[in-house]
Amino acid sequence: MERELLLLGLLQKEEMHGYQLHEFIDSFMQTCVDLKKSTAYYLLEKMAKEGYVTRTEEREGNRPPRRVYHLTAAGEECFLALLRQNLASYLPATFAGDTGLTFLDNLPASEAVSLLEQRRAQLAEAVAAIERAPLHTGTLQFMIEHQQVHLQSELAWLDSVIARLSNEE
Amino acid sequence: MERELLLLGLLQKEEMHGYQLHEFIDSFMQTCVDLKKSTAYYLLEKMAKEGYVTRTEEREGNRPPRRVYHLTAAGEECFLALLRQNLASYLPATFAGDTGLTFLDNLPASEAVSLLEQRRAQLAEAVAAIERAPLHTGTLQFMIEHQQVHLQSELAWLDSVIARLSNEE
DNA sequence: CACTGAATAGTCAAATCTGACTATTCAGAA
DNA sequence: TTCTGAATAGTCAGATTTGACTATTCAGTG
Repeated sequence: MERELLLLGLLQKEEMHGYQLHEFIDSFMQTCVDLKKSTAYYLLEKMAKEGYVTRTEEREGNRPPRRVYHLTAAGEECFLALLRQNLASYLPATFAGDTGLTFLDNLPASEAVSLLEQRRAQLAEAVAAIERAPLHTGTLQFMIEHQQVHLQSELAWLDSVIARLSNEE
Repeated sequence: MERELLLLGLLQKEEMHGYQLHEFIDSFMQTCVDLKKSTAYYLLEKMAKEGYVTRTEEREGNRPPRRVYHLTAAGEECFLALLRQNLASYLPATFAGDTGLTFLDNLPASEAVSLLEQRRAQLAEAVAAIERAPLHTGTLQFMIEHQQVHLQSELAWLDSVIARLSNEE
């Protein structure tokens, strides 16, 4: 549901064509949501069928025609309903990385530690990247702040795991 | 990839039939991974085709026949490769709940706060549930501990968001 | 005994998602 | 001017995931 919410929300601010939506998501929200281009088109198509958005063909100069998506009244209503539903519920996140930890004892502790140190390096890079993120105005800031809090908590925890495994050796 | 890793890892400890796998995941790992029954069967089938597991039909007494899945040597190898890959990489989590926060300003602050308080209640329940989780032995403990750390960090952050929104009113 | 509900064990069509691919326009380099 | 690479704008077949559905066995109840 939250991908639809995202698309509707962006269209609600201003009408956009597919590429614009995709660019926005990729450049401002890449750390927080994962929405592929083809998925975006698929969802826009679906929501067009459901009457939440309409498409108009436009061409500017000689460029290939663009399909500009507009929110309809029904889409606006749907947006608000999804928004309320999203805000009111806690959707647990799952962590792909936890599966590996479950089978840690199938490797020698020293190897496990060195693998987890590679993981740590990537996580540290993600922390650094989010710290570098320009201060965004408005509510986008919440998302970034959440990501910061989360990544820092992840890093501290991973460090404690590595420390314990190192002691066991 | 991590769903395959999980299934291979469980089979590596002991051969199992589909239902057993599903039960184990549902009862011990429900907070950390999300693997539906039908997905598990699909993946087992696929891995059978790839030669990582074999199926044998068994029947005990008069019960309907069971398909017991065994890990092959190739499966063992694949398991270790996936395990190393999983441990060595940080896979970022995405938070569906962040999308709603991005569009917070489309609702009156007071409504937003009351919706987020519902979210908070669910999150608090998740925290309580994970605290109640029996101490697991071995490496399953890491997953549970991670979930605890994560949920507590989530709760603290959500509280700070709610507090700030309440002050704005 | 006949019936019911829970545990057991899956199947399948439909919904969803993705990677790989195709095209056009344009600015600048050769 | 021709070529190249980046930006623009999508399409589509195939992979993945899921919800809803089907069956059998068994323990206990009336």
